[in-house]
Amino acid sequence: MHRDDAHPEGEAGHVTDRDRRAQLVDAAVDHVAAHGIVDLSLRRLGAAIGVSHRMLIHYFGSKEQLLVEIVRASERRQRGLLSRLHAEPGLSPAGVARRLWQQLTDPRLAGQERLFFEICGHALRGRPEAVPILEGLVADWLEPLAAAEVAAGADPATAYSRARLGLATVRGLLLDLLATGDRAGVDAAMEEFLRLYYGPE
Amino acid sequence: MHRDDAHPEGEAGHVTDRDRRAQLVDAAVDHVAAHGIVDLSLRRLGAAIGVSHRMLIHYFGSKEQLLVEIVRASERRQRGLLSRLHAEPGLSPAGVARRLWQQLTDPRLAGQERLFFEICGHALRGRPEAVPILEGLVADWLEPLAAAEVAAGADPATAYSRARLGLATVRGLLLDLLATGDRAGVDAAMEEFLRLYYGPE
DNA sequence: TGGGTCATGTACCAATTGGTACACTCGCGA
DNA sequence: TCGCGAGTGTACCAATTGGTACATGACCCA
Repeated sequence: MHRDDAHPEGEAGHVTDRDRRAQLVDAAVDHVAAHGIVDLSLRRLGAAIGVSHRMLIHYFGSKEQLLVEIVRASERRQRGLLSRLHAEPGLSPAGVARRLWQQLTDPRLAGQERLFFEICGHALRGRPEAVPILEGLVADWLEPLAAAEVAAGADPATAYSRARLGLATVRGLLLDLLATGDRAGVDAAMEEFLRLYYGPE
Repeated sequence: MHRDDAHPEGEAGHVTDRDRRAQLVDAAVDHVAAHGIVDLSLRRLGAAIGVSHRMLIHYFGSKEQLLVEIVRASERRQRGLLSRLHAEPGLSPAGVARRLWQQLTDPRLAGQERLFFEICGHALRGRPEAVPILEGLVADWLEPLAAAEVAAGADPATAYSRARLGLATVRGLLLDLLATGDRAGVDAAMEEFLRLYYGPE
């Protein structure tokens, strides 16, 4: 009831709603990445992160709102991966792709990747808390990837198609990896893709 | 209530029971493909397909068992797609890929494809009813695809990697299509892939 | 005709869910 | 010192869940 984010003196040591909310949602994303979002209950989540379900309702208003925040935060984490990619200039497109693949397949991110596919499933079903990610699911990644293609001399007309293809392939192989755990096999397929995509070294 | 298609004078009563199960599970898959499997409840499912939740328990023992049957039936439908692919011999690998893509992106299958990703999400989370599909998720498709690669003269050493890559790309683009609905954009990316994969015509 | 099996519906149960009401504590300004 | 408002826990609520007990009714075999 008091989710007024308009707190001008928020940084004056006032550890208030916003900080607590952010902290809670962060813990919630961790928990959800580890245990799934499908059968999440406020009580179990609360018990796991050390608050009562009463407080979750208090801070987020409803489970629905909390889910929205969780999805947003998870999306923000994904985007963090993307921006870290930008932080390394002068990388060839192949280098960018390899780096993306490396980062995405880091076993420590497995939970988050699983959560990604889980949320996709919900969004595809029209669940209101997950639907917003559909907007940026492809578009947000297409921009930088296509830009990299163009910068590397790709035909502008096909840059978007190539970017889209690369993104889809990475995600498809990621799903394969999560499902089979066959790291070597999936890596080999990725190498095959890079060979086709950028030509043999 | 109404044992419409089952003829009592045929065989013994057991057949009726099996038929009824198959009929129920078929209707259940339809419903689940249309409305999602996440928040499925026996009561709602029963109301949708015209039986009481009591009967679902009676025929399947538990919700868990019913889910197992639903997942199996859904898997069987997917496999039907695969076998229809086999039914057309003499197709070039590019032709097979195109055909696969055509079939998968048929709008009438959208619900089933969504269900596929939904079940994947559950399986990735270790849900017991969905986990079994992880076995065949990649392997079952790899065999015929790799065989087609070899038959078309591909290097046997890379045939599996190429098959794996093709499968992943198709699935990634399918996810893209379901998420964005941008048929033209996704088709263009697919064409780009085919060009890379099989070379320009 | 009568007994018995089986399919089905009704009513119910305990557990869990999201959400609310109220009481309590604690820090801060007057 | 008081009081007041924010943060928190406890107890509770109605709704929904999967699952069960029992009655009913249709059908088959003798």
